[in-house]
Amino acid sequence: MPDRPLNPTAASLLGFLHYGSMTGWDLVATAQTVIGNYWTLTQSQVYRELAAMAGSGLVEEGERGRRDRKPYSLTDAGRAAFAEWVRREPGSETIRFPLLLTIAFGRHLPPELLAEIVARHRDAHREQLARYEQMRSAALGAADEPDAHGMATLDFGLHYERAVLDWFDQLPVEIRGGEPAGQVDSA
Amino acid sequence: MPDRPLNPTAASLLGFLHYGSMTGWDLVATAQTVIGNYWTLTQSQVYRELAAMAGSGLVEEGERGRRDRKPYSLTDAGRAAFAEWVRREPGSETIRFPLLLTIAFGRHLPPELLAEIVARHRDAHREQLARYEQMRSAALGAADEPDAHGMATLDFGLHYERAVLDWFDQLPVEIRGGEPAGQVDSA
DNA sequence: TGGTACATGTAACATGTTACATGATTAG
DNA sequence: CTAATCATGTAACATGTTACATGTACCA
Repeated sequence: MPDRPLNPTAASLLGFLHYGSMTGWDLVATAQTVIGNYWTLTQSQVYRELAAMAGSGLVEEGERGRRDRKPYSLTDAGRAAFAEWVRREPGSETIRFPLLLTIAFGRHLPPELLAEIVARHRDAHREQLARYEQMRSAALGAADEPDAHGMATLDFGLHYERAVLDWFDQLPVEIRGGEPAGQVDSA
Repeated sequence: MPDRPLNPTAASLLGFLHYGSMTGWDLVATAQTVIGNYWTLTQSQVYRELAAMAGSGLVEEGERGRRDRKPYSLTDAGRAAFAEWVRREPGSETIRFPLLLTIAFGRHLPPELLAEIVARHRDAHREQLARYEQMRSAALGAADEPDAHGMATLDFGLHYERAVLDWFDQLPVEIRGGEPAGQVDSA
């Protein structure tokens, strides 16, 4: 019955539908907040996957609601396909990090420009770390018993961002550049 | 002249061609060893990009060599396109980590199975860390003055893998599972 | 009543993946 | 002479991205 093994994006949608029927719009929002830190997906993709899964019987369209909302719900086949998917051996992660390409080809750049770029990215990661830390406090504060699975994936983000910052901070001067003049630390 | 802005994969090929003319085959090998840890590409893709870039004048085909080898070399346009590309602001990284999806949906799995999967992935990361450490010693031992850019990207891999292992080690028992019976640490 | 957020969807294309077909050269 | 490796390439399809078109409902 399953045309082809589910892809992780489609499978995730099925996963979210276990909480109840949802529209494409809701699924995009849910996915971006829940798994968005380590799995990207776009609106287009969600609508496409939903249409495809409706075609192969993994989900069912409900009646249109308020603003033309079109809720989808799991079918038994969808539940089964998800159960099978979640048991499979997950593939290994892919990381595509354009900044590392820029650094790898850094000899073709004026050092100051490379240093600027690196500094900007470092800042972005500092901000991301702050966001994760805030999410973590929020999660711990909100529920009396925080969800272990959600916490584990969030902790991955924290470990990752801390590692990235450590890495930025140990880059040699050739790459990080020196202090940007007027902006010196108290040390 | 540049049809569309270069994609990072194509740009990397141009980057490698700065060292001299190379065939698709060579480029695949070079790319996989030099940037393969944070940028994936396949053979098919390389041949496709080369053909496209030959069409738009960024590279030039040379004469067929020994085993029908078809060397490509940079043109001035290619050099210019690369120079422009490398100066651009690199996009932020994308990480797609299927294991985290499995954990996020872990409530749908028997805990022992989840623990097994997690353990297998932890092992794989331990091995990857070992490989990186070996590469690092090799790089430091080989040249009297190791390349700062190559070392920086390698160090990213080291930081990343260490962080991932730390993360694995602090996962709660619900996810990591208990000790696998006969396999207890001396502590 | 007009702007913003909600909501679905299509189109077009870029990129990534897998599998296969073909042949040359080399090493044993 | 035969298996392994080198080397190019195509085909087919899956997935990802961007841009756009359309209309609804809420709220200030």
